[in-house]
Amino acid sequence: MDFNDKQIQIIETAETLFAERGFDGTSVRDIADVAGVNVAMISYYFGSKEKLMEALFDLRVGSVKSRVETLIKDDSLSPLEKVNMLIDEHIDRVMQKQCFHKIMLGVQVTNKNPAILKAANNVKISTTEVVAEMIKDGQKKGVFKKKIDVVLMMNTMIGTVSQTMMSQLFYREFNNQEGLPNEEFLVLLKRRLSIHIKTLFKAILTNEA
Amino acid sequence: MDFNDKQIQIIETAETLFAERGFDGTSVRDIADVAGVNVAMISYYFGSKEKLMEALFDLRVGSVKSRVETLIKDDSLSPLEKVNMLIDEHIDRVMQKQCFHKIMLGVQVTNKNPAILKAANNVKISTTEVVAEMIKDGQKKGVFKKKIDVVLMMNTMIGTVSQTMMSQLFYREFNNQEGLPNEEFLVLLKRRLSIHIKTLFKAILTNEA
Amino acid sequence: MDFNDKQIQIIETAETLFAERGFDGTSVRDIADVAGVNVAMISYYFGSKEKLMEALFDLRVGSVKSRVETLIKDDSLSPLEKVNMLIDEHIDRVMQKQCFHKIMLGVQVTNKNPAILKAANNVKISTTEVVAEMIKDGQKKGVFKKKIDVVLMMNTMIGTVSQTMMSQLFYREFNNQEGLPNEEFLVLLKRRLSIHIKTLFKAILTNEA
Amino acid sequence: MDFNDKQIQIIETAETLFAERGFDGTSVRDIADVAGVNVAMISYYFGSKEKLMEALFDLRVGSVKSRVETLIKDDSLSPLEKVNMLIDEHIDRVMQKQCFHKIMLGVQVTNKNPAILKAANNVKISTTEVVAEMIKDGQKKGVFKKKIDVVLMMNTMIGTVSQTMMSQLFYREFNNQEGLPNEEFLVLLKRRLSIHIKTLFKAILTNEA
DNA sequence: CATGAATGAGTCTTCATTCAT
DNA sequence: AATGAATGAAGACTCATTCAT
Repeated sequence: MDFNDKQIQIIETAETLFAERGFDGTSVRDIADVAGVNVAMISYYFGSKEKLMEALFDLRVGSVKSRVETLIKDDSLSPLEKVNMLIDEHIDRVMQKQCFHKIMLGVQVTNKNPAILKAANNVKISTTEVVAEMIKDGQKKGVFKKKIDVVLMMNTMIGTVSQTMMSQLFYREFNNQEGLPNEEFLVLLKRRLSIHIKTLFKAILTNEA
Repeated sequence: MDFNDKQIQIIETAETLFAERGFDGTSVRDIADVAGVNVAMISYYFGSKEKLMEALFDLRVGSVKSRVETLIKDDSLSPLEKVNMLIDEHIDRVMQKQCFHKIMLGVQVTNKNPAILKAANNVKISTTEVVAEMIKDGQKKGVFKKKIDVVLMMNTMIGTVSQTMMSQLFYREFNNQEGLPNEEFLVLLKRRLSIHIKTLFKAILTNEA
Repeated sequence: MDFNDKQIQIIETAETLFAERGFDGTSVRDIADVAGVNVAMISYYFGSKEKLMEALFDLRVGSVKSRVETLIKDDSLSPLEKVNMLIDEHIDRVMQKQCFHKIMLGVQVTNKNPAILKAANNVKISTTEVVAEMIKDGQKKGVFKKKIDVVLMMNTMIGTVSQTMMSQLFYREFNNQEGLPNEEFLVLLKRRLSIHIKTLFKAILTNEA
Repeated sequence: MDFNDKQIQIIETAETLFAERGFDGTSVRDIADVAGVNVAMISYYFGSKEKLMEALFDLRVGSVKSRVETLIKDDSLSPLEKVNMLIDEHIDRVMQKQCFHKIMLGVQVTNKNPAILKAANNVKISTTEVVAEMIKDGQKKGVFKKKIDVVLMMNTMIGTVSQTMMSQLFYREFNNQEGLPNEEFLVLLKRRLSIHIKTLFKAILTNEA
């Protein structure tokens, strides 16, 4: 689980290429060439292309679960504040690791990499369970509605962010923001996305207008 | 654009396999074997694997735009009714063509198949434009809010449906519906998804509680 | 089981090379180069290097069992005549297919190619059973001794021929026959080997001096 | 010619693996792993895989020639007794070093390792010469026949033992001795093999019935 | 003295595509 | 119009060996 510099270099190169071309669309030679290392080194360090993918997953996923869990336990926050923080946390994570996120989408689409698919599912399951608990808490406190479909709610958050991330260029074109520097655009997009999802969640979670 | 029986047979086999294993994860020999045709026939009919993918796209996409456009022009419907119909239409289309939808997701994820990516984007652009017009109409009529981010709204619809479709099994597990026959489950899921998105859209479009 | 010309060409090339360098010591590229065909053709025709080996086995082994069986059923021959014919038959077969014989020795030595090893064993088993029957018949007729270890007897025949075949050069050197043309030498060797083994067998089978 | 403990450990591991999988079927990494040493150590100690094989040969062959020679010079034994001792010596050596024997068979089969093949031949040559002398002595003393093909005789001994060793399992099956513990079976097999070959040799060497 | 890190050459196999028929 | 035969290029991976430490 702890990789040396050269391993991390390979993993990060693989991350970029897998995101750009897909797992099957990327050859180990591609990765080796871009990373500036010998082809044999990938097998040497990771055993196989598949295992390299798993290493990438291990490196990137690591702390997700625990961060969500600690968030939930914070008693100084109201249920809605917690939900809003969950949203921002998710947006941040996806935006910061766009490549990795694209790869995970790809994993979900194809049935390949079963080991990773399973691991990714486990992350989703535990996250959803924690969120469900959080919502139950809000319901107990009377601030959330009675009937809430947690999975669909999560799907909306995850799906909206994914979709937005994948079609950034289109968002830019459609809203005539092509002049804006990318950095600024991303900040803007993040803010809007955050507000958008929070609005949606408020509507399905609370009784307020 | 008009394919003979054998061509359609090949395209539909390709659709299933591309959805299951991804474009790069599927070999033309796989397709030929499953479709029960000669390997050379794929090159013969479509020129290349890439072109076969484009043919699949042409066959499946065809009528989307026109259906949305006619929907919009129907003066007997209120703006909100139109939006709701748009939602149901989208859910139906995705659910009916799950395989194709998965493939399109894959196309968006990887940068491969630029021709198709462009075509898919065109569909999204024109659909969004039509929807934007529809919303403007609603705003003119005073039933919709002033400030509406159409693209994010569309992303929510598309993203929620995609995400839900991709993780059906998880939805089933989490809601303890494993005993339900698949057909019944899909009907249930569709109804819930429809209500869910309509609720979301109502919240961001109208001023009603 | 019936191969076309090109397949036979490949099989025979493989036979020579496997015999010269061993199975693992021969690359498919070697075979393809020597046979003057494309490397891919070996996988194309046989599926794999392993399967090529099996094809070689099928091609060469084919009729062994049946020939021995028909020999045994010939009522015009005395038991000892049958044994002698068996010896000559074996010597002829090994000498004619020296390469194949070397390969089979290699298969027995290493535990690789389990499928072929099993098939080869089956040939040995059924041959031994037939010979055992033949010997029982000789015993019933009173021309053979009571106590005969059929397996050791067969091992002597097979082992002596193998050993002689593998060390032909040494035989030649030791007996100062280096001047003899190879063809003539082989005829001589065969004759001597035949007499040698027949003498041995007579000693363990019969009571004659 | 004198190896330290670690070298012997490597050599003996190589012996086992070469016997099991053949020279080309065994990688230096396999050897290193099983021997519990570093991969580089094999090149470091022996220079190459090939040279390791030669070291194995040197370690195992060493004393063969001398033992046969001293046997021959023992004047207290009759020629036939000497031959019989030669047989038992050979059986013992092969049975005790089955692995090494298998490897030597493999070396004879393939043309690889020319250095070893030559060395192995030298052993055979000198042994045969010594035996030939011994037989000449027996002929002089009038106890052996005039015309004896020493090489074929040696081939019978070597070949029968090899063949029997390689197909132990078959011998066991065919003679319904599967229940017997392996140790006991080997003792039995050795005794029978000894008697078998002595009988054969007596028949070709002497005039007795 | 001994070894972990590294690699170029090589392994077998699969690929999409072509072409003569 | 349709296809069996064929292939060059590329795929992932393993090899024995080297070298700085």
